[in-house]
Amino acid sequence: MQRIKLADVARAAGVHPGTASRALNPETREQVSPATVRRVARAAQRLGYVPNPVARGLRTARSFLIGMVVPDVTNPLFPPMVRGAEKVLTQAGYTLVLTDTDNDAATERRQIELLRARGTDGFIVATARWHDDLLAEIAAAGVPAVLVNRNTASAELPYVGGDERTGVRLAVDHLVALGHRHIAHLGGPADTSTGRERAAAFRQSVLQHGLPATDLVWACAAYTEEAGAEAAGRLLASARPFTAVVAGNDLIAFGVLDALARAGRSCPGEVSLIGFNDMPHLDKLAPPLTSVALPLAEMGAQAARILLSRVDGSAGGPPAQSLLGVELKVRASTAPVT
Amino acid sequence: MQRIKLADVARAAGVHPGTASRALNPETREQVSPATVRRVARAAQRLGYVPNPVARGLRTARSFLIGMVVPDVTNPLFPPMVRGAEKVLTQAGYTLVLTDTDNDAATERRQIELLRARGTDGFIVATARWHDDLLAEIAAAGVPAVLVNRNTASAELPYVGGDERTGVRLAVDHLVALGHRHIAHLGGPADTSTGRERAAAFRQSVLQHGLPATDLVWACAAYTEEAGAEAAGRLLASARPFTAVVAGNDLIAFGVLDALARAGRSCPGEVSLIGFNDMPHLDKLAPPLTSVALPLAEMGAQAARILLSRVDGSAGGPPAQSLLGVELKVRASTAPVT
DNA sequence: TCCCGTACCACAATCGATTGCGTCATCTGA
DNA sequence: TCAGATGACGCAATCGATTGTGGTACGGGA
Repeated sequence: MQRIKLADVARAAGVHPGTASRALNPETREQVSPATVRRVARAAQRLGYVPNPVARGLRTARSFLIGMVVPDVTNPLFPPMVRGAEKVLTQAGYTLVLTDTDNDAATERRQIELLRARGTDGFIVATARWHDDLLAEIAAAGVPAVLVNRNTASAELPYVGGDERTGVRLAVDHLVALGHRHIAHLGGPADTSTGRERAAAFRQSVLQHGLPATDLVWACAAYTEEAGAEAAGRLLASARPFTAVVAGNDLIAFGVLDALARAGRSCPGEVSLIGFNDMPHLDKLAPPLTSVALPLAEMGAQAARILLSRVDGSAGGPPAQSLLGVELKVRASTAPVT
Repeated sequence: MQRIKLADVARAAGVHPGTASRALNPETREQVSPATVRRVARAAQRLGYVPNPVARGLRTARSFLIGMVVPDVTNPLFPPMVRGAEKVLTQAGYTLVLTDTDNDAATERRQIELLRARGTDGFIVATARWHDDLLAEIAAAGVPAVLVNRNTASAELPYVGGDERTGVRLAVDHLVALGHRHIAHLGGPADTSTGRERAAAFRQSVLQHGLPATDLVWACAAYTEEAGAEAAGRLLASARPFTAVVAGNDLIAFGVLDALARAGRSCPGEVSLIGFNDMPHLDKLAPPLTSVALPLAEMGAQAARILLSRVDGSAGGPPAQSLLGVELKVRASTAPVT
């Protein structure tokens, strides 16, 4: 069972392979007479010709592959984004290549080099750090790329994320409405845009409500349960009074729950808690966690759309920043201050 | 910033490209003098040479792409397997292409056809149904493929999974040790090997303990919370007495929790519950869910290793079935019968 | 000294499709 | 009737790496 190649089709149609190539390619079809086009098309049909993307890619330097770079697929934040992106990409005839950097810069660089060597047409990157050399290089090299979820300081690349500031404001407003006046923020690492953005938004929201100035903003070392527990432990040890915590994300919130339990403080009885990202199944927790929901799938899809418009050259110009709407899911981890 | 090609390395080392190719390839290195190998290797290193897999693939008729097919990336069961597989594959110079079938047979077929046209060297498939035409075709066509997590009836392809039977036995043993004698099983769909296997193992375990014959085995329509709730609702409505449930997986267990709560039955007070897969963060639930843990990452890695050994032809022979060890994570959703 | 085997490497074909360029035939208009 | 324009297609180079074949230099044995 031999694979049919273009030369076979050409021979069957009685034309030169070059002509057959033009006849089969919609872009160049006009250079061939309609009659010949028909003959070639029919021969291709009859022989069951399937073009070889490898050979085509070698010549055209395009692979129809899009790389998506995430720090850790097992973090429930990313799979919905992957799905959203994949849907758009396959629709457009592209194939998504997922790569997991394990939160490691060296791995990330290696993986991206590998994919570039393979001729990947563009990247969707969810691993951006606030100062990111690798991404600066990519931007400088003119490789089509779109950031999702996390941005960089330089804003050289298009970015798709959630409206972090509004999310934080919704959280703070909700807590204030419940009577809280001593609200802490255990945010994400300062080398991520989300960590910085949410912390800044938190400070601003708190000030707007005229609450006591904020010596209650701490950055966790990572977006993990452990880092959250550690930071919450330090907050508790500091003996500063607080009745509510806005966590940098849900995993950090998990850590806060642990630390509160260990310290014998009840949630939401003594401390209200709000997470970020609205991971699945938060409603099953004890207590069900109030959280800010981001439109993850839509973020992935939007990033893919923007990337494609850059890949096929139809969109140039300065990189756009697009912020999608968020929503506060109120559950039982927040309660009126007693 | 032009890409370095083999010819550049050859020129820098003062040899012919063909020689450079042989020097860089471990298979053919012996045909080149050690001194030359060193010169070429050093030049390649210095110039930062990265071979072009597309060109190589054109000549060798290999793409170095491996497709991994999962029903739904957002199901926490799959990301760890993806990670495990990816690690092994990139190590071996392959690139993983992830594709999400959305639990839809038509989508699955389309995606796989697409990847085959692209020259994908093999597949890791986690979507197998018990009777699966598509996989039968693949096996017949001789496309290298490995099943993971779910098997087919025909067993034509290598399979890597958890030791389901032992997992179920551990669960039942645990419940029996707590004094339960009326144990129900709300299993997965019968068109999946996991659903069938776990149900069969459940029946066997129950019989071995001499418990009353089991009219308490029900198959849910899907591995979802909704299907679990629905099945649990029917079980409750049937008024059959039971004090414990072994769920087909954790999502089904979630549904059971919902149904119990709606029916005013407490867990673990009145009904003990055990899940399957040990999703992350089950310890944060109310109540923390006892569950059977599968070595997901290792399953993915093992599947990748088996696939690679088939792709490079070093392993032929009949398809092997490999069952990895499982573990029962005991938490608070199981309690002595009162 | 001559011959032959061996080791090492260069040359060029090859994988399959794309594409710039050249050629031929046909058509148009003067 | 002929120059020039136009359309349709063939030719061959090209993408970058791999690999079968052939050639050269060196060594050892007679």
